[in-house]
Amino acid sequence: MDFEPLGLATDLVILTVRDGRLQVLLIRRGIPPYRGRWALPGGFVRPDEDLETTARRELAEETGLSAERIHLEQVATYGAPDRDPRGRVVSVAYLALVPDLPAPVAGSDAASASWVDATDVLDDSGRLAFDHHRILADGVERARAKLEYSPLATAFCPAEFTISELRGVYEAVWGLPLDPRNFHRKVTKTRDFVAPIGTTTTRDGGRPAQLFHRGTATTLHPPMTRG
Amino acid sequence: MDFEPLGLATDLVILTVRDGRLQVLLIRRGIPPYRGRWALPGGFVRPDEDLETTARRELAEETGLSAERIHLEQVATYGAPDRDPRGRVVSVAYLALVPDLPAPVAGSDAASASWVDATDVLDDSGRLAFDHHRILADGVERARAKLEYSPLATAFCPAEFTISELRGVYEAVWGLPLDPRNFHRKVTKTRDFVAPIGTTTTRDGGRPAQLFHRGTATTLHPPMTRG
DNA sequence: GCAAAAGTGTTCGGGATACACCCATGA
DNA sequence: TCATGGGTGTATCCCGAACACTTTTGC
Repeated sequence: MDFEPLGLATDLVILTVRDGRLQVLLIRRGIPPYRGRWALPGGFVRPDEDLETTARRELAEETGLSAERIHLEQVATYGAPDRDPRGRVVSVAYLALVPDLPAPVAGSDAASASWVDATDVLDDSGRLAFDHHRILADGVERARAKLEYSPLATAFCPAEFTISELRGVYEAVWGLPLDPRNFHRKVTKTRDFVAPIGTTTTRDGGRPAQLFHRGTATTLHPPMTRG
Repeated sequence: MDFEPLGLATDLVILTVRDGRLQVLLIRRGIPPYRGRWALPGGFVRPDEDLETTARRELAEETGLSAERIHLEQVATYGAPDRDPRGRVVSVAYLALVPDLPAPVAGSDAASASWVDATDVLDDSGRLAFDHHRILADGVERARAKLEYSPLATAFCPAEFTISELRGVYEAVWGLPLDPRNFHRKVTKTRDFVAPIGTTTTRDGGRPAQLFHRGTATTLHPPMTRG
């Protein structure tokens, strides 16, 4: 068994939708390398820790959420020999989708964390440390793609939501407007995408809207379509 | 920097279509652990070697093909602490799609390698060593999904192929029959999926069929549909 | 009443499906 | 001539896009 010196880490692309825009949680690095630069939250995998366990632990540390109910999925692994100036570090990237947090971002480890518009970061390929721009791009692309054929958009919503709130998620992630009428019909007619609760709300203004919670579907038939 | 003792490997899901069926390249392990059991080909990442470089090297060793023109993509990374009895080994899985090889499988390292029906292996979850059953399942699922929205099926074909040979790929991977007439129209009308060469062949019998090579498309609009 | 958002009805066009039918070769 | 697969035409159906219109609240 040849165990070369090697670090194993996970990095997190934590996305949310706030103010109608797709945002990503970034931290400002307090220590070298890339001190003072923005980066994705992440950390090393502990011995005997599963990769997803590491990711959930990091997620809980950064967001303050008990991460059990948060959607988390592996995106890809990055292992270019020179991607970290400290030595060989291979990083497994995870994508997390969280609802708009009522509480502010919790302490994290002294480094400052904040929500940043994902499109702004993607437009500036030099803003992030390491190869995190690429990781973010891959994570966002994954999220955009999965909205089409999975009910994942509900992961951005609180437990109870209206159809137009769900539409707001699609519009924010895809960055384009959708027809409210056709969207409403499509969502409510797709089997097990959402389930009506029976109560209504007027928090979005106008006529009271029905409240829904997630359905039981894992894939959407037929899929939602982008433009 | 905490560099715990850790092995980093790549495992390959190498798929082809032979005799109208989806087949996977397996090796019989000559050394413990799991000696004598079937497994996916794979090996450790060398220092200063990129992950994909490792995968291409392994692919070349196992198939004898200069792996440059072979489709290769990362699928997922598997890192359960107990997945390898020798110690902590994290494996990055890659999916390779190769045409039906005219040459037999090259020597590989003394272990015997052979093509096996993928569905047979998937039906017997205890046949493969380590967590390779799961890795194979994920790889095959990726291949099935990508045939829908990418021109990847051509990766299973030689440089020049007929539409019905391409259809054979879809039928083998998806495991269901497709209407030859509608398939023909769909493929030839989808922009840049395939490009006619101008010559014909009668190798499939019947009326001579036009030969095509891959088009320039990276995604299919509209996608091919399953069932 | 008026604005605003929810929700329904309807029309139109394109793609999927099913299948009839003709074409070009080998045997 | 027949068998075999290649390829085209066409009718039907469903779904997505577009949009007119009605409903139900707050102000």
